[in-house]
Amino acid sequence: MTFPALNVFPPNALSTGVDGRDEDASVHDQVYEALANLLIQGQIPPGKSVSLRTLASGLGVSPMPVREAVRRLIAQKALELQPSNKRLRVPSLSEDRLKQLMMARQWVEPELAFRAVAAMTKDTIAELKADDQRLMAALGKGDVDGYMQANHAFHFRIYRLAQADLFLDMAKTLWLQSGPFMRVVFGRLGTVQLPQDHHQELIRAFETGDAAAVRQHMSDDVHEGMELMLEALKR
Amino acid sequence: MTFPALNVFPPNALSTGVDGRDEDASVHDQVYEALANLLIQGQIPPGKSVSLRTLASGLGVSPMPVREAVRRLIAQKALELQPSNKRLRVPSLSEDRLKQLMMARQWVEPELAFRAVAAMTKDTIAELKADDQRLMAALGKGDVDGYMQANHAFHFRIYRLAQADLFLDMAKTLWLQSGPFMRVVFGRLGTVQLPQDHHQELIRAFETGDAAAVRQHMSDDVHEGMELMLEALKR
DNA sequence: TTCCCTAATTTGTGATCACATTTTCGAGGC
DNA sequence: GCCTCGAAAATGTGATCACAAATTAGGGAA
Repeated sequence: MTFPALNVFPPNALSTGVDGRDEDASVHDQVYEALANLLIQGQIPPGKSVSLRTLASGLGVSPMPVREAVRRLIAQKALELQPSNKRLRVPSLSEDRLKQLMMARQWVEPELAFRAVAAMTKDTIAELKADDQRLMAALGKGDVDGYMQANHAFHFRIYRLAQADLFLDMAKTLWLQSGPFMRVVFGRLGTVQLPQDHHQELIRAFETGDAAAVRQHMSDDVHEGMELMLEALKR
Repeated sequence: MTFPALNVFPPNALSTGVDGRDEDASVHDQVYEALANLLIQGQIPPGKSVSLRTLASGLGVSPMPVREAVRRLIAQKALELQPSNKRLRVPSLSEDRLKQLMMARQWVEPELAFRAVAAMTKDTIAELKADDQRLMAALGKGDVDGYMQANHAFHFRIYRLAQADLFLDMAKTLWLQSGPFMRVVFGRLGTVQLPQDHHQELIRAFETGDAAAVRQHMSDDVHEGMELMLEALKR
């Protein structure tokens, strides 16, 4: 198994009080965030079956809040109930579905980037550069997980600026669905031939405030990444 | 209150066995369908607060399956938990959010219609004509609810044909979010000045297999309806 | 009548139990 | 060694209970 064991959650997968900043959030929200992070970064492979009680004991909570978090993830198609078993698993992607994912991402994410231009600040640009450096460093070390995480941080740091909640939610849902498969593909390709991302051009376009260029570069970035996945799926 | 009382569900809001065709579906799925229908047809006004136990007793089930159905609807932004109260209600739409809804619907629904062209049959066209006749009849009688229902049936009869699950889910989510507000606006306008829908042109384009025209007419139809809502919101 | 304070009710959340179905796994037979 | 069968374990679903927080209702004082 090329994936980290699922049953080992980080010691504080749920923020536990003082140090955690979400101590007032409900348990099922925290469980949701924990699971969503795992999925979006591809830490759970497609087809992998999970179970309420296993997750619950792994997180140190009762099955109840896990049920609610899982129900939410099912609604986002980030998890599915097998029709035969009614058992829980991470969905696999058909070529058809992947193409729809690609089209949707290529519609919503350039739009989000476009809207982020107006709200972009020097500080955020600095943070984006830091994200990109972490990304390059991960590439250098062959650290696929690090790449996934830095790439996610980079993109959503931009999207959050757009102040377009509906579009942001759509993007989250789409990433939740593509994360597991993306991780498999990128893990198989190795970090050497990972996408020539357009983050540099993107940052430059943000610096000059060229909204049209931002939109175009984001479109290219998404397109290139998804194209890799599509080729991998066909083979 | 211009809306039907929420607490009166139709005698068999949940299909109960022999006559119901979903007798094998889980209870929370049936509850979800019942609630989703109410919302998509605008039977629950924006801002209306609902409660798990009220819904549960109204449907004759325990609160448990209602919780799961509601959690799913919250994930789709068809319901929300007020941050202060943590109480459940139907969300209201800001102008900003409505614009995003409009953009998203105008992207996904023409695409769905476009894809439906290849799968369109004589039978389905006949059903579409029947839907449209029900719609016109409702308009004539001033029956806003009938209009909402026929319009929904017409559109999703098309979308289901597209065989694009992801896009179909996106459309459902968007309708769930716009339903309650749409009902308010159309109820206020009265059926006399309801949108000049483009259903006739749409049907004709389907009959001739003109996919480009289908896409255009669907775009116009969505645009016109949403434009009415936008104007109403600004006032 | 109007205002305010208290008690009763209602609410969402989490835990626990019960149950039918499915999967897992090991003993026994070939 | 390989297969088969049956008991044990695990799984999703639904119901019920407990609890803290919030809302509502009602009665008494001005």
